[in-house]
Amino acid sequence: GAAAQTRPKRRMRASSESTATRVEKRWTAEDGLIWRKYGRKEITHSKHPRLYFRCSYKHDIGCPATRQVQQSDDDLSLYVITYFGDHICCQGDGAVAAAEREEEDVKKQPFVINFGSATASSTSGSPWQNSDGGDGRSKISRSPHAVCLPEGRAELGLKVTKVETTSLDSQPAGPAAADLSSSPDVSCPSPAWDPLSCCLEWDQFIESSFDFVGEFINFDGITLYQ
DNA sequence: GCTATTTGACCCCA
DNA sequence: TGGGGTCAAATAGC
Repeated sequence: GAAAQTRPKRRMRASSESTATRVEKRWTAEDGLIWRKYGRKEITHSKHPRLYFRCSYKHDIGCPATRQVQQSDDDLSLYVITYFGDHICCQGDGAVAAAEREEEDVKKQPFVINFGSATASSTSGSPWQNSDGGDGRSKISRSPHAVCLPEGRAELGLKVTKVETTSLDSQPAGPAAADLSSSPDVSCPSPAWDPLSCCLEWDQFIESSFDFVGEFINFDGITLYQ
């Protein structure tokens, strides 16, 4: 309609990124990060639609991270998740930038998940420590917190069957692939974990997450983001 | 009333 | 030209 007249001529495409991280998970698409669903697409030659998520902080700090979730045709309990971009909202500088941009007291800085560095935004003590404020976010009132994980330990209550770091330029995901089928099978911790919806009640997440401290799947040797 | 989700349309790229 | 990725209005839920 008329809205088309105001749309920009160009759009960013995640596929233009040089690398992507492919993860196959069972049962749920949840990974502890705060994603916002922005699209759904029926894919040719696929029985199931592909869902598109972007970081909930995209509009706050311009975090470019996106992911695609698609249910496997062969194994209905398997979800293929491909991550694009890097979470600047979770990195040290990104967290600082976020705090600055929001002009919030640094003490109210939200807990953010760290997908690639242990130097993230935890302001004190344990990376699991929650901030008391809780209302530090204005736009994401229902999801005021994420969690900060140690490097390479980003899976929560999931059985991860495979993680691949893929260079879209040339490599179809070969040497970097790692079979993690021997990882602990910590199945869906609660009904709050809903496949594809990527919605998680924070209270239940707290309970579940702390149950798994020390039980996270070890991704040592796997580079989730290059 | 605010925020997230849904879904059709638009646009880019092979 | 068609498939796939993203936008944004409409809608639903809290």
